[in-house]
Amino acid sequence: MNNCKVAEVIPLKMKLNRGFYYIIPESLKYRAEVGKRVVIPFRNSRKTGIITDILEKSDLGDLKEIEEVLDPVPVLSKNILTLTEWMSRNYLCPRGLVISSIIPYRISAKKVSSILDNISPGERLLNIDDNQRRTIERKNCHSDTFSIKKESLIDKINKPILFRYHSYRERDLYFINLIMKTIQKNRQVLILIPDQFSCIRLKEKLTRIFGESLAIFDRNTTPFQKYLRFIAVQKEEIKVVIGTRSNVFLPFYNLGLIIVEREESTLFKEERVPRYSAKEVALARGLLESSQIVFASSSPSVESYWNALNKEYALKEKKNIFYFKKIGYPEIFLVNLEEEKSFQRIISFQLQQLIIKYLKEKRGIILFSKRLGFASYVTCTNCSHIITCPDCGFQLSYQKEAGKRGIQLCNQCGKRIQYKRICPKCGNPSLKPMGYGTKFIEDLVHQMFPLAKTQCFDKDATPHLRDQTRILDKFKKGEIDILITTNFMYKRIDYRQTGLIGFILLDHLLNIPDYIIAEKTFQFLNQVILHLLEQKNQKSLLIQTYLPKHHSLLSLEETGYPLFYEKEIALRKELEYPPFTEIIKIDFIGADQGNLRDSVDKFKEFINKFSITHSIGTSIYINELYPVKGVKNNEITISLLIRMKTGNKDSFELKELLFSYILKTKKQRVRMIVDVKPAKLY
DNA sequence: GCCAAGATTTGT
DNA sequence: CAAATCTTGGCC
Repeated sequence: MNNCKVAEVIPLKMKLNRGFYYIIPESLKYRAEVGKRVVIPFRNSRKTGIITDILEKSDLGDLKEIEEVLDPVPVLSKNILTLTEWMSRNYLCPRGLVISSIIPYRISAKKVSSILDNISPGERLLNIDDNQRRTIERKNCHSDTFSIKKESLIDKINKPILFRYHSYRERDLYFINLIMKTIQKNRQVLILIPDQFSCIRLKEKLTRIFGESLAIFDRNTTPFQKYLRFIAVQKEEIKVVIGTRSNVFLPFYNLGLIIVEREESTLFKEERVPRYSAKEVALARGLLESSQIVFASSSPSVESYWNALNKEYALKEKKNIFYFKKIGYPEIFLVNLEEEKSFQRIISFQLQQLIIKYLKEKRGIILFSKRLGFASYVTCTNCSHIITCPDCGFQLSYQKEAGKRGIQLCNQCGKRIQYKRICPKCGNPSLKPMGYGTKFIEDLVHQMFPLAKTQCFDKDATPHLRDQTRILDKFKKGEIDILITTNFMYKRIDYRQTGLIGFILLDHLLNIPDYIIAEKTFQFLNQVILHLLEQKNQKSLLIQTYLPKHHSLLSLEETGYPLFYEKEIALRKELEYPPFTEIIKIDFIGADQGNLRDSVDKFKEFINKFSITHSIGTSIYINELYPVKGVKNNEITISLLIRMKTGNKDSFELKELLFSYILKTKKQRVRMIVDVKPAKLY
């Protein structure tokens, strides 16, 4: 008994941030390995845990024994286990939960063994023999070198690259070149993309070049396939992987290159626990695996560009002013609706003229209208009263998220109130959100151009994927002249036939009271332009707005990104937003208002105490958002935004303290949701 | 996260 | 004063 080794095991699916020690019994001596799941006695019951470390012996007496080893091969490599440690600290999430969430595809242990049994010996898919794997493990560094590695970032070759491209052609050439080089060095490649619809042509191109050694993880991949590929990645049979954020945890043992394509996308942020950013995790993983990291985008996030200008990343970009002329930049029209006001036009004269022009040329026209369930104002159909903000008198807009009740939002001061149908003026239940939805626009366009074939394309009009594909196909073939759609469908459209893209009104987007919105709007428009660039003919982009001076719109001209960046970064600095501060959002949720208030105040006090003892009151800001009523059980959410100056030692210390506060604070009636660097604030 | 033991509130 | 509810700490 005394010469038995001891394993550190973290129980899964528990809010625990540390491991517990168990004796590895003689019978499991060879099968117990770091990264495998085991069954352990925990309290009075049995739990599944994962081995995170194996020690020769332990000072602790009276240890229990591991009962069973579940996995034939480790499900998490040592590097990934190290990664979970970093994630836990960075995202203030207990390590037990981090690990549970990234165990691949929730493969149950039973399933694994049944797969094992069913695979013919000839395939030998799972039988990496132990020696083979040990050499692989040895090649990789261990956790203690993590901090040292970070230092070597200064080393130029390993510096992450920020690649800003101006056309898909330029992007593809660069990617393929990099991938080839990496494969020649006999190392693996991971390409992270924001979503399923993105990069269809990139996928096609890479499939043609890399064939069998390329794996695309998408919606069509079955769990069984995923598991086989998981093993194939482990065995280095698969050289190149394309997939969305969760693939950053695949068991590469020889990862030479990580590309994060469209790095600005907020889809890299996981919205469930642990609320990680695959972009940041990719960076950390790259350091652990000594891989080259490439962040690629046509309009990078302000944060990444700032990092590049501050030499954290190596910047690779073409000076684009002349470049665009060569590839045929679209004409851009900004229509100031203020000047159109007296005509009460929804479709401006200029837009009308352009539609006529492109109809004549038989080129496709796309009109973008407001997002579903999102109206510019709320009015009473009985007495025409328009709802305004009780705090500042500004007209309230209407917003609705799927499954939630509608809210009214003040675009001026950010106040939010629940949407009700009763009019406060006349008392009738006649309040209605108003604005211009796709259907409304379609009717209007039809009246103006009765001979043109028009079609609505959004989730409301065509809920079924099959119909959507049919419509897109018709548009591609030129059987539809004018497609009326929402901002959020743009990724799926084939723009090769398109001559004109018009935005009915962009202001609802620009008016969302979130610091990130200017960046998002600019990136969205830039993406649309990039799609238009795919074809050679002349094309136009028209935007109707009351805010023609907004820097997101002005920067669309050929000076492009650098101009936008310059204006935006100045604003961020002035208002103390990222990258100058790091935001941590904490939601307090509870039904009992007094209890909730108590928790929030205690928490605030905790932060204030820290600020005073460290006399850094000026570098921490706490904003309390207006309480929001939830859908179920009358629960109320109070959100706190904590902004900490970046690069400050105290900020780091505060984060550690916050973590321990969150771990030990448990109030029966109040839940806390912690989101480090949230994708959106409201 | 979960459970049990101790602390506190609630009910008749 | 017991029962019901909440809080706290430890889990190997």
